[in-house]
Amino acid sequence: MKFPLPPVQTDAHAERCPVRDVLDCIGDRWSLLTLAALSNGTLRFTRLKHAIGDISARMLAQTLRVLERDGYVLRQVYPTIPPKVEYTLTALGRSLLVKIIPLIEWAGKNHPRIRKARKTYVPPAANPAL
Amino acid sequence: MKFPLPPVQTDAHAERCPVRDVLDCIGDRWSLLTLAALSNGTLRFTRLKHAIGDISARMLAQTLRVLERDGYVLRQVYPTIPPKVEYTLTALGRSLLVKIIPLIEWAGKNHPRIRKARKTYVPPAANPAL
DNA sequence: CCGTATCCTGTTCGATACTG
DNA sequence: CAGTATCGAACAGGATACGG
Repeated sequence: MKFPLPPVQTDAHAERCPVRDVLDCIGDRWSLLTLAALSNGTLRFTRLKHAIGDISARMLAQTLRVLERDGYVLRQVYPTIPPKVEYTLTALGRSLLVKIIPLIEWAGKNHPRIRKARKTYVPPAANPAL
Repeated sequence: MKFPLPPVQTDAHAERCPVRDVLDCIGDRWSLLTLAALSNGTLRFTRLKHAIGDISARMLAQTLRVLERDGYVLRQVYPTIPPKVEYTLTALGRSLLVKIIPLIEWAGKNHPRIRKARKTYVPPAANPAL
């Protein structure tokens, strides 16, 4: 692997702030989307890639390694030709997803509000008060 | 600002995938932690910085601009000397936080499991099956 | 099919110094 | 106090080519 898995925090630091330790790993660009794509069941690599849409093979592989390492995803290899690799959420992964789904639903519902806020936003630099 | 706000997706793209549009903005390294730090009420810049702990002033300012732009956080300036700036969650920000708190609690509870998974993980490259 | 190796570009972000 | 400007290192991540 020339994309070494992202370094994990030291034990001491992670112990003091578990949230940070977890969010550092799954709070990146692809992890949540990958977990969500696996929510409907087992998927093979290419299917998973298409389900996410615009992820590159490189990033998908890397993301899956981390999710696998942390115990969210199970990787099952069938040494056939051509090879077949299946990815499935573990119990841990599903329990995490349960907490994430409300967030995704919230995003869908409140998106218009956010778009509107963006349109009316004036950056502080343009504000004569400061 | 020499750290221009992260570009927002085109209208067409954001329309098709609101989740991505939202997660691209709040799924970064600091946004969730910043929102969480504001959950107990209004905070001034320096207090907020200390509450988060290891964020730099640069990143805190940048993160707050995005949160402000998207309508999660209200920025209130008191043109006194020395200046005083207060940050408060908006109703939108609080409603988002409600969805995030379970995630944070989950992280705290399941952290040991994750740590354990990491210790026993063997990367695929070392696996002779592939 | 399921990746990895290499290359390369843009972005991120901390450190430092500075200002009203 | 509440930031901004600038620099530079590290990282993210796409494109491409290739391999079992």
